[in-house]
Amino acid sequence: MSKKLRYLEIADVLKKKIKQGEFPQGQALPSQKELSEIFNTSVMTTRGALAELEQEGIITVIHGVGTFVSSPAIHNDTLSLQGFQNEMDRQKMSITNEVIGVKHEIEQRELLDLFGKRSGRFSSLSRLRTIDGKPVIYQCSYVEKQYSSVFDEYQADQSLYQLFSQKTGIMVTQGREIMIPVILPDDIAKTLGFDEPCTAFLSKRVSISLEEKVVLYDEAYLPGPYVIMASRKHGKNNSFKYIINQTGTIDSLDSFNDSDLWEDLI
Amino acid sequence: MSKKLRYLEIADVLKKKIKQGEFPQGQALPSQKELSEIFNTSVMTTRGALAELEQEGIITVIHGVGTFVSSPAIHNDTLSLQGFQNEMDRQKMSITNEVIGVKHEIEQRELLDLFGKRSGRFSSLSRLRTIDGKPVIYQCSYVEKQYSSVFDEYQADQSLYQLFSQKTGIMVTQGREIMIPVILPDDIAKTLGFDEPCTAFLSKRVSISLEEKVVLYDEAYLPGPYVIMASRKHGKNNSFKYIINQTGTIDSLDSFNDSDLWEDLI
DNA sequence: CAGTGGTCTAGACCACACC
DNA sequence: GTGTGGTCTAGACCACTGT
Repeated sequence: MSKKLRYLEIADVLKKKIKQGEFPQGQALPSQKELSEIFNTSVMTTRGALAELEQEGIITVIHGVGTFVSSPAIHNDTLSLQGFQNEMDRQKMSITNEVIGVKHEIEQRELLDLFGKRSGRFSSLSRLRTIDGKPVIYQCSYVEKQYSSVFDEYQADQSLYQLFSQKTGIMVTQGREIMIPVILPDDIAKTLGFDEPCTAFLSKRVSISLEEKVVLYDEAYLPGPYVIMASRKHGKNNSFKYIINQTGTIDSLDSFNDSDLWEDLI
Repeated sequence: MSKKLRYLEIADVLKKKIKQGEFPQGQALPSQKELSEIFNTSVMTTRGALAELEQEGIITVIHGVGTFVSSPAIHNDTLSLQGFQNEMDRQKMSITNEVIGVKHEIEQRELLDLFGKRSGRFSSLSRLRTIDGKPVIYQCSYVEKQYSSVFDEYQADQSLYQLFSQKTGIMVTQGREIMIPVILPDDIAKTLGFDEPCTAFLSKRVSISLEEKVVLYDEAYLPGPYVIMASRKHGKNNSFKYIINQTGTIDSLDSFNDSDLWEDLI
């Protein structure tokens, strides 16, 4: 682990300390000056180490205030209520989050593979997201049995990521997702109130902890008329998200011109 | 423009010089030491300026070699042959790129809006991408009339981005894209050889130059069974791309585990 | 080898947030 | 104000690339 580069060494040490819970989530780290004294190095080098951790989403540095262990990485959730909520506020729509059901003791081979386990059972939480009263998104989340209490305690309109992180102390720092264009399955279409066949994104996502373990799996159906994906690349900056398509027509390309939509993602 | 921050000032100056063509594409900039003398500043500050430009994709810095004005930002093209080709190599598939047709003197209101023009005409280039002999992706690109020669000179299996950049000297540094799940339209389906209705991504993308002008517009249909989108978020790193789904079944989640798929994106 | 970029020092000073 | 992070210096030295 200990490279020859001082700032990476320091970053590794800090990362380990955070993993081991020496600095709880939301807690301030020692100041850059103090850290420099502790590690017997210069401020510039300490800053290099902190920059590494910030890049990985482990800490958040705020000018004039301090350096903090990151709160649950909601920004890793492309489908986050957070993101949607902000979008909604901007567009003056209201979003709600309704629990359909919780299942326990699920046995499924594919889940075992995804979570990298050889045996075990899972719990699921099905939710419906409504926009201006209309059900729009169906989402089902899975965790290992040992964390099932999180689903039991889950309340509508909460951030599942945040709750999971609070209850388990696990920091989610990575997410991977695949998106597939599909026709809404009959049962989902019925739940969402679609009478006719409807295209949708099927999103499958795994969330990965600081320890590199898969801790959460989500599947979501996002009907095409109401949700589109938008991405932006600017040099090495690279972002994408789901956005609500108010008009419901695929020809609305407003998102290209409405730079406001992107502000919070750069 | 000139902030109080030295490194941003320097970055602005360098950016302007590159815009004005003082350093042609692919050309080496003066060394960090030389730049530090020119701007009468320290190496650390010069490096700060260069880091800014690198972040924006304007320059490429190579350890032990030098600092270069970036070649056409192919990496901005999510659908780039480049990317696909690498993928293909890895999966031992062959991809080809066939020109269907070129149109000139196109008049279309939506294009005017996209390019931010009040009047003007456009040219289009339709292409088909085949994988292992099977047509898979339909793509149509548009440029303003003044650049129509690029389409005329375009040869199969070339990178359109690269050619455009070479011919016009315009550097593409930004791209925005929206993706919509659709049913393949009849004519496209016929072209691609699909008999039954088929879900697909409809991708609409604008490419933006260093001068913040829209210079290229692309529409592509990517049938669901063969192409899926995959994204990865790791802290502030954020990437996504289209990948070929060999199996053609939506239940193949191999991409989650196959970290190789992501190597070139981090 | 020479020339490039990358790291690091030991400070100084500036900008920002909070009391 | 005090305390935080952010920038900057004027070098030294290390690591990498190509001849």
